[in-house]
Amino acid sequence: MTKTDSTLDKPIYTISAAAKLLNISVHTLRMYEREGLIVPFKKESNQRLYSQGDIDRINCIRNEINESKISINGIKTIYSMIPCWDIVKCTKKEREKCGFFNGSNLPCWTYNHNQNICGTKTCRDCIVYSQYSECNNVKELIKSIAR
Amino acid sequence: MTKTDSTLDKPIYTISAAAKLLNISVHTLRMYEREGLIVPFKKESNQRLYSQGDIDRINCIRNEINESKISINGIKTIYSMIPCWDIVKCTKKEREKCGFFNGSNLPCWTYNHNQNICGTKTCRDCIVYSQYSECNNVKELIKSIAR
DNA sequence: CATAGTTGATAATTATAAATATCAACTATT
DNA sequence: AATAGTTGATATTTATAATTATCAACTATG
Repeated sequence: MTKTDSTLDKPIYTISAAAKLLNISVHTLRMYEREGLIVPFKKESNQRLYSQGDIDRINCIRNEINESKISINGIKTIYSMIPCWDIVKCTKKEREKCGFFNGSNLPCWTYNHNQNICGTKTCRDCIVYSQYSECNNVKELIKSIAR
Repeated sequence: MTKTDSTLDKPIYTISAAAKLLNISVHTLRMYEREGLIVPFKKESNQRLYSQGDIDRINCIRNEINESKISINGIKTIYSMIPCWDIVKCTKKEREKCGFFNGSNLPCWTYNHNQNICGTKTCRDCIVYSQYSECNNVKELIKSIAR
């Protein structure tokens, strides 16, 4: 892992610091989380912390909402099209029993999947969430899986 | 072609008849068209005509807007993820010079593509538009192209 | 232990997307 | 030729998504 990557991933901003950076309210940040757009780091005390990667991600989401005029439910649906099953290399059998694969229109990281290959892994640490979910780049992901 | 198919495709409803069937105004229908969600049949006089398939399609779109709370721009972006290049079997070379393939976030049928494989074909008659663009089923299309 | 910041939940507000209305000019059909 | 319906364009209205405010209880940190 490069220095840059670990810098991007380190949860350092409190919710109020993140809100200030993003020029939005803390309530909006919690709303995005409730909607499943973001998965902030949580301390044992349940306090949220955001990394620079989180800030970048949220800026991207806000651009989709404010400039591209895509509603939050639209973004969720777009996220649901990320081919995580190809990224993490699910087997045919694993796909068959995965509720997300079989019809969810929510992001995979909002889907309870401790029955499948993801097990108890924290979605925040999964490459699907951390590296393959730029909200404005899902089409490229789709192209990359084509036979 | 089966009898059912040709029945579905036949442009028989005027815009006012279609609006009545769908319980919306004619203005809304023209708006959907301007936004690129639908491509109604046009007579030589420029008058629009809608088939039963069009009605079904619009009902599906309205369900996404009103029930799933996906904005029109969201639906456009979702449509842009339909892998038309796989459906119509574009070659690698054709994909390289296709502006839609290379980055458009609008439906392929709103993209001027008389430079590529589609040529001067009417999008309304293309299977991508007529058979592979159920707005609530794009995820299944994506799954079907995976290697 | 005191201050500043956090938590979740509910309510209120604001911004704007979606839908409709209006208009004059044009077209279809009887 | 007359009526009903169409066209596109602009303006207005309505519905509601997105955001913010408020609250009391709880937590972090100097």
